[in-house]
Amino acid sequence: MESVFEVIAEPNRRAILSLLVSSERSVGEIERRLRMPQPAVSKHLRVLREAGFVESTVDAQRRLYRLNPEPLQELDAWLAQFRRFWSAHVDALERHLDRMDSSTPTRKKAKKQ
Amino acid sequence: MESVFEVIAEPNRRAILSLLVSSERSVGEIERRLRMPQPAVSKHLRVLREAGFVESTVDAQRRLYRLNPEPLQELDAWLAQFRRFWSAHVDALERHLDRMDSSTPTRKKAKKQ
DNA sequence: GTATTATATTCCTTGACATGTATATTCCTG
DNA sequence: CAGGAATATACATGTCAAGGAATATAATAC
Repeated sequence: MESVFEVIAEPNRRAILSLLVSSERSVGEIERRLRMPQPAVSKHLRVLREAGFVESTVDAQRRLYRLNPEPLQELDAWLAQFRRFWSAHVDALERHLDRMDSSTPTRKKAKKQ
Repeated sequence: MESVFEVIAEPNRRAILSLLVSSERSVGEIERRLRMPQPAVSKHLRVLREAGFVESTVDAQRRLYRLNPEPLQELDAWLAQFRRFWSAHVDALERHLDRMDSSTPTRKKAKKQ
């Protein structure tokens, strides 16, 4: 598994992460909410835990899992290199559309094509 | 392949994307810069193109590939749900560290190199 | 035309991983 | 203590994607 990117490539793991944004959950809760078999949940949680996406604490027979943000921040950092590019790109597109057609209400007025 | 997340799970593809941030490139340039075999480059470019990460134009026998930001913005949108969480988390951590030790150089001065 | 450069595609092999089923472990309750 | 709930692990299996090697396609140069 290894990389942050591979870990989040799996849709069920992304679903688990999204579920944990709101609050920590036990394995059983995840199982019921996401309607996936318990071994699948445990396996995905293992991957997430080993990659640092989640942490767990013991509560009797339960394990409560909660989000840990660091790997997600790492992902965010990788994305950062593209942000400059895409804002430039959006600007260029807007200018282009403004020139083609005046109906885009981005700022103030616009002219006829 | 299908999903944005699977596409960027592959390290060579991420390298290609990073390379294209600065400017568009031909297949041969990518091949040389990243030192990967030409068929590998072409295959990864195909995946990237079909997922909308890159576009190409023909220049004689060359194809020039350039970045297209939309899929990356999609990724950014997915990440957004976690930002609130992690800023809260960082704040809590900072408060905690502040209480333990005052040497965190977040703003102005710093002590120890 | 032929040769050459640039890129794409095909075929094959291999390895990784997701899933299901079954079972193990751990803790709690009576 | 036995029984059951909650979670983890083991094993077998199928799928799929990455990589290498060879070849095909396309444009150019001579």
